[in-house]
Amino acid sequence: MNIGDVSSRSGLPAKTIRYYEDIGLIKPHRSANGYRCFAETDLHKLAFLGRARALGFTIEDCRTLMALYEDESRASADVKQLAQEHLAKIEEKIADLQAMHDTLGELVNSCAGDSRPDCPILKDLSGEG
Amino acid sequence: MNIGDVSSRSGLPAKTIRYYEDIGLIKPHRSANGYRCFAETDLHKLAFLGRARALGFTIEDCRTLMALYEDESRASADVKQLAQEHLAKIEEKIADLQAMHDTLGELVNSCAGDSRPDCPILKDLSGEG
DNA sequence: CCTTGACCTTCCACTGACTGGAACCCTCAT
DNA sequence: ATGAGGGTTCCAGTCAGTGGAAGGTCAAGG
Repeated sequence: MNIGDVSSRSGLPAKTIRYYEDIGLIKPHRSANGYRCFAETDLHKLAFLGRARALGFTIEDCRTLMALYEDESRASADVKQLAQEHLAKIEEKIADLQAMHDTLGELVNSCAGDSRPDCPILKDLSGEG
Repeated sequence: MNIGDVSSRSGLPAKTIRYYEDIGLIKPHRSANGYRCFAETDLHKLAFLGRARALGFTIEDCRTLMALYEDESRASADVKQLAQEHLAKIEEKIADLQAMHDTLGELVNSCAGDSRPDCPILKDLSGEG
């Protein structure tokens, strides 16, 4: 398979696939003309990477997850720990965003949003209040 | 005031303050020795920027917000619109993270996390299931 | 007078995870 | 032969800073 085929079958942009090769996540063979030549296992890895990235794992996490996936003697505890740590980071981010959302939501609600200059949002940002 | 003073009074790292000057958000004067020389208005602007950034506004949004703040004839509707658009982006991010959280949470719960290799997390990522 | 330490300066490189674009090569159909 | 539609490499840019090197400035202490 050429890169266009794996791109459409994995859903990942060709640029991203080249980048993943660059950082050593996949190692496709090369045809005589220099084109990347992907096997089914490469496609499988790319799909794995796509799903892991969609769950928000970092590239380095993905590298670890792939290594665990390929290690038949892994302990599921190692996978679970990685996932739990990632889950905790997601929770932290949600909490941060939720705090922003609550504060900003209140400010937006208290702003008339008309043609006059008085604005509680700017008032808050400027430190008055 | 020197940069160290505004840094401790605004809570922003000196590096960040220099960066904000670099991109034109503030324009402190210089002393004879070449040191930046900050007025109270600069400190005020930096505090404004710090609060806007803490609410997740981008640097470009901050630039716009500062311009609106300094424009006595602004319409609060313009401020409100910017804030609402930002609020919508925050909501989108929260929804994305929440979806990740739910999926990953289920996977984590279904994983034994022991010394055996069987792992529903990896199974899901690999596309089996 | 010299030195030490805490400041300050500029400039360059790096972060994460790609993305855009230029310049060029390969293959097949017309 | 030419054009379209693949592919290749390499460089630069994104966002909002952060880290560090190399060096200038200033006040206090020996």
